Amino acid sequence: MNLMVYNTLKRKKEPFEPINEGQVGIYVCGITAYDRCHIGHARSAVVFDVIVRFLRKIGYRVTFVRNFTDIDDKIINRANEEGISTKELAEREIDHFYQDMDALGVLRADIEPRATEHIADIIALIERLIKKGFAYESGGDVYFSVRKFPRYGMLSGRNLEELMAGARIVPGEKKADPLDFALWKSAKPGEPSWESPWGLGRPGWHIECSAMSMKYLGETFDIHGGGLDLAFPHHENEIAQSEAATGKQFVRYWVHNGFVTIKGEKMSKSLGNFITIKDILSQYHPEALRLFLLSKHYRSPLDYSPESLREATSALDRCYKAVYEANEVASMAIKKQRPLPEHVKETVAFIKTLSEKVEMAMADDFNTAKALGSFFEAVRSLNRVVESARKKPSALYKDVMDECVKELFSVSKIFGILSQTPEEYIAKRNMDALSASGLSLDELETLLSERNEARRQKDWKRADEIRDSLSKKGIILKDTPSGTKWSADL
RNA sequence: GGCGGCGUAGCCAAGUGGCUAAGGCGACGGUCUGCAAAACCGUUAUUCCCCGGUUCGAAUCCGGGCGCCGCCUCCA
Repeated sequence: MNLMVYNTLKRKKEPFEPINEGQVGIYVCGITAYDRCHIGHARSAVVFDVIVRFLRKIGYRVTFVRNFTDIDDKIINRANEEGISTKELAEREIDHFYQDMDALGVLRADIEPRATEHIADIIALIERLIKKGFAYESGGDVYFSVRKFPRYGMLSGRNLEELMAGARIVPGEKKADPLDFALWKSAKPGEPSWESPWGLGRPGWHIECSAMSMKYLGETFDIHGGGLDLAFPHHENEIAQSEAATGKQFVRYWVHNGFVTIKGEKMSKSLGNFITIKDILSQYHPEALRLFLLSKHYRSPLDYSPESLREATSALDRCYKAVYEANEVASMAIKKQRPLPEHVKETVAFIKTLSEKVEMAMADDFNTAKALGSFFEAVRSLNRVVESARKKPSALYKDVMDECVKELFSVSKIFGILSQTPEEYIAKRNMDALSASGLSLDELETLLSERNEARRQKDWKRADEIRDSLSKKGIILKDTPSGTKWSADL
């Protein structure tokens, strides 16, 4: 398979060739643990989750590293506001992160290093930079000399003159040059700090990612990911620090996901226009959120609206219902071995090409939107087969259904959807609807039997009255040959 | 101001030189049904922001407009 990956460094798609055949090392910048995660964090997490799932699916042995920044200005400020320690705050927010990610079905990374547990590695890297003349100590701080690294700006497409124009000299900083950035910050009174050759202090934000990524993946590794907003200055600084220290290329492929916007504007903490993952999940199924996040190419902006989540929910419902119906057909006790019609055989053959199509789409710079298109085509095809099976039953449908469902599940694992059985999914949706309706199961069943009695007597007025009143409460009735079924207003 | 991206149906969204412009949501008509619902079938972009150009051929390449967004400061 020819995997093509858009590399921010080259500004184009290029063939993916890992350093070691069959193996991929990938590092993704995780969160700064000081607050609840919002949909933007969910996008980054889900995008790289799917990338990792896909790489594994096509046979790569992947080492996935995602860090936690657990010491930083924002953490210190927030901890002070709340009157708790930075450690307590970080622990709490990391717990929240795991709650959100577990709910979203985002797999754990293989290694999840924290900055505060890698102080020695960070100090060693800074010392290496000082020794090579790329960094200098100044009043307890250590800074990186940007001008000593001529390739600075290679990732973000900037040059030093442009950067100088925008650079500000902040009073109180001890930099020799406004372009320089901090590797180590001396401790202010009351701040958490660690011993270092330059006195008590703490690491700057950028250096931790260089130290931790190289520790676990080597001095040159395959993929480094993160949100597009990290490209400058964070990733630019990582390149400078790492390559200055090692003299080697740091990362081969830089992969950046686009933002989640809301009413066309970037969702961010600073604008205050964010919606937390927790809030979304209190209203929508986690897989609906995944579907929404994967509905557009990962590099493009993605606009959030409640409507978009409702659409994703409808689409997800359709997938689960299709599998549910297929399972039901497969479990029907049919003796007759009526041969399957030609068009059914063709449709089944079509469904079986799904994996291949999805893998092709994903191999083209992880085109989840295209891949999902194929997935939905297969869902419709499956429904078509179910329709045929219901019209002219045959025992031969059982194996066919099982094969089709297996194909769908195999692909849905890449997206991280359909992780529940359709029975679980539908039961949960129904129970949610029931509790929202304010009725007990007994009350509902009483109404249903009353309606069935009315229908038996062809009292359509009464029957429709009951159906309408339930519909207003979010419960939909379906009169099927095997009796009346109720379900959530899916 | 510098750098980068985007503009495809009612909405969301693939497609970057040539098969009928994927797919989702919605809407409408049909099959089914007592009527519905679900599902299926059909319809919903002769055309891809506008104007020029290149080409046998362009949504796709080039030039020029218009509009929107992001980065340049912490941000996934």
